[in-house]
Amino acid sequence: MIGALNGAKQKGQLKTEAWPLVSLDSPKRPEWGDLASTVAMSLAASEQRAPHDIAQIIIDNLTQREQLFDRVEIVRPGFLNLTVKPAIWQEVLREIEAEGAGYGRADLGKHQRVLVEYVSANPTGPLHVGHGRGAAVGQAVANMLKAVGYDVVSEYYINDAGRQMKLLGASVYARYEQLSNRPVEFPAEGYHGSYITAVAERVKQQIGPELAGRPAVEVEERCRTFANQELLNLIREDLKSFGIEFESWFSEASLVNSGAVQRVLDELQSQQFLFEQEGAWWFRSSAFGDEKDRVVRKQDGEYTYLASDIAYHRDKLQRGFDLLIDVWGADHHGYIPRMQAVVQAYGHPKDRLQVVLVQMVNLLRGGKKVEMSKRAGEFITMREVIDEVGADAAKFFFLMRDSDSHLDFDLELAKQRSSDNPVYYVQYAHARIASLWRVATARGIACPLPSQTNLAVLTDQDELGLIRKLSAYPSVLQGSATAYEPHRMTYYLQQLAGLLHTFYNKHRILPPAADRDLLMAAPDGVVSTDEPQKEALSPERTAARLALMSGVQQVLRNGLKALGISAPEQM
RNA sequence: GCGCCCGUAGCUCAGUCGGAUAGAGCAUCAGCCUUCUAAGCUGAGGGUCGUUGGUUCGAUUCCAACCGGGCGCACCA
Repeated sequence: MIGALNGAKQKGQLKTEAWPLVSLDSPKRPEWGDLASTVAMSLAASEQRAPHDIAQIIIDNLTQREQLFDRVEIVRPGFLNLTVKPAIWQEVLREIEAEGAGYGRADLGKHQRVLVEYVSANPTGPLHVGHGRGAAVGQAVANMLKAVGYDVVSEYYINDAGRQMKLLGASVYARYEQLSNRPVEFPAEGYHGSYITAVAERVKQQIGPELAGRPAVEVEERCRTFANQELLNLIREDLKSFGIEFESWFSEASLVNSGAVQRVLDELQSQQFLFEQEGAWWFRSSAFGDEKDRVVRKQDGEYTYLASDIAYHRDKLQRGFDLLIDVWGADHHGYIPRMQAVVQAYGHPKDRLQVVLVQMVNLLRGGKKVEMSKRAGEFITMREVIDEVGADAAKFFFLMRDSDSHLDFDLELAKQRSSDNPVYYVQYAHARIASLWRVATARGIACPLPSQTNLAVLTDQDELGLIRKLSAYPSVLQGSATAYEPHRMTYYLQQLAGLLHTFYNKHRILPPAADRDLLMAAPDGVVSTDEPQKEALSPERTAARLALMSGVQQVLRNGLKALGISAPEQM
């Protein structure tokens, strides 16, 4: 297309200096061909000619027109509709075969280093549903960025310093003393969940004897570190059963204890980014577009959360990442300007930090809302959801919507084994194809590789439609990855699965086993005529369709894998 | 009050860089299993893209105002 434009320009037929974005979309209606472009209309203004004329000029300058296209036409205002030759589409299957699990991969990232930080919950309790969504989104974004050529590290930031941990320690301590019939006052904003008592019981069992007679301060301290370890392990196990592994775990306490936080503040101060006022130290974030300055060290000498966050992001930048992606709960969106201010204070453009916001999950059961009260410690944990619906279903549901919009998650629906359930719908498409291989093997039908198959027989609109969809996979992956929007992929997979199911229902892939069975079932020699009417299926066509199926299966597998979801062989 | 996000079919939502007759799933209704997995398929009805202006050959998409909803505006995390 560009070639055609340049050709026309050289001949003086077009005069515009800079081309507008030359886009080729896949049109909405089949009669508009396989590819459509609106360049002619975009050029109309600068060329001061009718779009139709410009389109004609482009067509005249198309190279290889005969080899590539069956039909080239101009429609109404100036749409350019192209119908690609089947042979070009058939090549897509060979490409998928050749690239296999790598089909769709790209080198957009050029090995830029990206740190994706997600979940990062306080180790003060089990992960809840919202963390689950963040986990699914973070993992999918990380995976997809890897697939398009970024060097990605995924990291969990452990908020194991500060007030919340103190409260945790105090809560466990209070329960521990209660267990020993030495009631102490429960901290005002302590954690009430039953898991706290469970931890206190383990404290008693495991280190109770050595705590006996020790001063209260020390016991509380031990309770805190014990609980920290316990809950962190719990979180790790929950994530593991959700199929999520982090390459790196980063402790906030390590920053505080090593003095890194103070060093970073000193450094900022020497660069005039910090100032003292009313006994507190402030970060001059308003100099970088934040609406006001922010406290980093309180009057009482304690650091704020922001202080360690500055140190943490400073550390990330020093580790040499070109891009930092933070996955946050959407209620933290007000934090974005100040963190981007931090990045700028360190001399980087603010978009070096990208924040992916994850909105609330609304849990439903059979259409009715599941009430949760975090205050009373009654919330549905991520583990409960995984145990009930399975990791695959949970992930798929978490990824079905734009992460920045609220999500209704119906537990009953996620468990359903029917086409109403999008997870099974997609996985079933993959399993159905797997089943074809099993049947083919059992019947001794050869399944040659696409490269050894005559694909030219794939000319049916349903066949070509599937291939067209397959050919869109790379751009879906790339778009989904670079926009940090995994829901585009789940949407695509549902569409592809839909096409597959329709195809499967409408067409045969393997020849009917019935030939033999029917003869046996018809002792009077009358062969049923039902079967062959549907579609004549030559061995050649069977082979070609199997090749097509193999492509569909590969793409389904690649897409599911990118989302961290399994592609079952059997369901 | 200020800032960010959102408003698309009865419900939940897609809709990329402004393109043609705005899509999917659910729900509703009517059908399809002697066949490679019915965990599936086919068909029908359903719309003032919140409202009003603006930019444009063309706006669900961009801009402004307004209406309605969510969230955030700590020396909390």
